[in-house]
Amino acid sequence: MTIGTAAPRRTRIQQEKRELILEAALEVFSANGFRGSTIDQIAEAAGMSKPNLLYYFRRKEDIHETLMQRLLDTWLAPLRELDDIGDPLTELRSYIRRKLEMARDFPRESRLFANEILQGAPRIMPLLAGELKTLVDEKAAVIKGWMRAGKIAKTDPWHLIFSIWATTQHYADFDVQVRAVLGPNRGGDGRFEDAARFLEQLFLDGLKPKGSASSK
Amino acid sequence: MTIGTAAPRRTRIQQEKRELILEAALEVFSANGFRGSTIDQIAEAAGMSKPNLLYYFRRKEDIHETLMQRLLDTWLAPLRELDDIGDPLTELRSYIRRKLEMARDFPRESRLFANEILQGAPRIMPLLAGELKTLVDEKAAVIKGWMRAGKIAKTDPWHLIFSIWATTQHYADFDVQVRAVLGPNRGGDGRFEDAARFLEQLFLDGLKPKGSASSK
DNA sequence: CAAATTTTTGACCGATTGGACAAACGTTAG
DNA sequence: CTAACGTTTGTCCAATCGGTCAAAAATTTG
Repeated sequence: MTIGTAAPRRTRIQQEKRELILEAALEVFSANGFRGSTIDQIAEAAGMSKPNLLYYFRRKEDIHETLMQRLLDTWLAPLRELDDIGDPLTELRSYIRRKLEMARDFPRESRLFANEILQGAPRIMPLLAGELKTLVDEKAAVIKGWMRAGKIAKTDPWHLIFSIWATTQHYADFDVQVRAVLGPNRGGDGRFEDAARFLEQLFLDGLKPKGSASSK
Repeated sequence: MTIGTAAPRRTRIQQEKRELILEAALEVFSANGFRGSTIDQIAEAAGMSKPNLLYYFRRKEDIHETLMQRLLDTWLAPLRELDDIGDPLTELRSYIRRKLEMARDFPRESRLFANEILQGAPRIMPLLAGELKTLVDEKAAVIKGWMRAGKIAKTDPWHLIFSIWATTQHYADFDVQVRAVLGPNRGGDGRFEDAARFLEQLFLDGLKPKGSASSK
């Protein structure tokens, strides 16, 4: 992809230790934010001393940057899979489901991004205006095609994507609030199934009563 | 309300300076989070020296705590206004509109809360499980009544509220991302009107095409 | 005016931070 | 064994942090 960034040669130990550090850093950064996290915390979570950690990543920012670059790919994978083949409504429904599953299975990754964006995305702004915008514009065009073909209701594709991001990631980023409000009973493990059912209904039929609801 | 917390007597200057500090702190905290903000930053934003600021608020946490208590009332005002009188669909639509207006007009307040929740809400957890849960449960009961009466579609009221929070606050909390993706043209001042139109359609009719769409 | 009180500030402190560095340790190859 | 190389750590440092304190400055009170 990027030219000029020669991939450095690494020993087997370096590979493993770097992975260990990144895993620990994900845990710490996602819980405390970048400035709220210390190298010592990450080192302890990785089971090594601070100077040893700094032997593998020379600066705190390097860890964060590496994490972000890797995560962006994982995070956008569901959107990349949104394809023009297949039934549009089914395609959107499975996109929503997959995003919700990611919020459930990778909440740390979600919070890491949320933290970064919340504080103005100082470290990944170029990625947002570049890679991300390109991808979204591309998928928005696909969705627009579906609308023109009368397969789904006509509306703003960009804001549609935003609303899917917002509603699904909410269950990762605002997890403590969701659980506090739902209480011990409804806030247990079943909350993601409840959310999935609700979101499917919301995005397909909205809130209007009866009318000519569920087809097929 | 709370007994035992005697309201301290304050001079006119103390009132004004405390307001000045809280305004500055809102700016700084919302942009950098609690741990990412320094007393010096807040003091400079308030136009005073650090010791002078600490004369009005003895600890950094006191500023944050005072901010949070005040903001929670403002922030939940739209939900409090959700009433059983009037047409349910109209009531919900105006709630969504008001929440979106708050995201537009008070983005710093939104980000302040988002920052706090993201990091596990260590300082306001009691408020979430107490005051907030009570309010949401109460309004969920109102919405449930509408569903039983066939006024709106049957679905989960709690997750409905979550989805309204998520979609509207997204435009404050993830503002930089929204603007980066929409670009200079669509990301300008008109983005909130676009969002309002989209959200109204989403929550009322969903994405299913044609069918028996907009009534009235 | 002068005394009392409130407000403001410069200087300072201990703790924590990100990071540097040389020495020690471990491993492998000859 | 020993030289070379990769890995690990104890120690240290300058910068920054939240917060203290005494004294100066401003304001209010009599």
